[in-house]
Amino acid sequence: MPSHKFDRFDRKLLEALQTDGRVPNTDLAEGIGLSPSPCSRRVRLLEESGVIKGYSAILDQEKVGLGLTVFVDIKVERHQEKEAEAFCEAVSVLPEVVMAHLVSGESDFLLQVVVPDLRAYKEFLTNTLLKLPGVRDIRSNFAIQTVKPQSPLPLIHLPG
Amino acid sequence: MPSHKFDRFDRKLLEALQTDGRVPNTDLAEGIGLSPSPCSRRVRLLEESGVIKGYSAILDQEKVGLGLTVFVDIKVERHQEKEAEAFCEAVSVLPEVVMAHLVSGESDFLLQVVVPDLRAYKEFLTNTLLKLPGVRDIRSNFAIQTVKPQSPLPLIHLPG
DNA sequence: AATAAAATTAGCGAATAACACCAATCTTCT
DNA sequence: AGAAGATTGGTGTTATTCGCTAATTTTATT
Repeated sequence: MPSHKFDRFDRKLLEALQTDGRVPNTDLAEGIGLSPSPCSRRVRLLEESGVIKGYSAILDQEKVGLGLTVFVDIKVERHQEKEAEAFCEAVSVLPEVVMAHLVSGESDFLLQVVVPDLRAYKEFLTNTLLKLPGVRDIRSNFAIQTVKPQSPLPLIHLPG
Repeated sequence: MPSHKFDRFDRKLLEALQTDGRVPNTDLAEGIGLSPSPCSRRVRLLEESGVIKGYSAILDQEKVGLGLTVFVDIKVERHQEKEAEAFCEAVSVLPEVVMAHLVSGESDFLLQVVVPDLRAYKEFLTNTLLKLPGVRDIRSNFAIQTVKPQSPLPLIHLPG
């Protein structure tokens, strides 16, 4: 299923870049046991093929004033193609929604919502979420404690 | 609650670095309307104060062969301090668990698990999750479609 | 209370150092 | 023999540091 053949260098490289997306190419090369030129070529190829989608700064949620994370279960009206798509589109655009999936199980959609506090969530829920097209039921599960923050993907099955 | 006073420069800066964590300082500076030196100083301060926790490459989950995302609801035995901590510790260490929260609502914990396929999940569930200390009940919700991938934090309430 | 001096803060611009990138050639491993 | 890495050298870009200046706040003194 991987649309790319990876070897041990790619694997090490991707792991290193997930851990520190800003590591200089020279350091990265040394870290994975390669000289700078082929290392930088590999990175470029991985970027061009879309394996590396981009780079991002990881922020401390608390310290930027976003103290509340809510996992929102949403049930929608029996999905008609169009309605479902409209719902997805509407959800994708909301900045407070930092992740959204169509899921199996009790609910239809699972959203991860990040806001400053409970007051802000109340407002977001009533003014935005409840007004989304086709919503039938919403259940809010509040994050009480972060056991493990968003972490690198497990590249365990790759070679190397 | 923000442990830092942000102005409009910081806000623009954090937004830019969330969107492209590898943008050169000169470009970043121009983008936020500042000259390179104060821009790089601000970035450094934000890093040192922990507001910026780090940088990471964003990978294409499919293309690295991780086609399956599962949201796992876990109920545990009536938490004793020790047991709860043991559970959290055990969960944090698992590479397949890319996010974990203690939550309100039906279940106690919500885990985001990433694996290559259903076969791998079955193995992970039976060999690892079900053997975690104090687990009472596990419900697996499979991601059928990614509506919105993990996205930048909404810095809407910051000044500027 | 008002003014002046001092300290703090933050931005700018120039110089130096680090790094990335590219091309060409040589080497190694299969 | 071919594919991929190492090495070298040159070039342009980028980062970092320094001293300087402007604006604001604080403190001291009259």
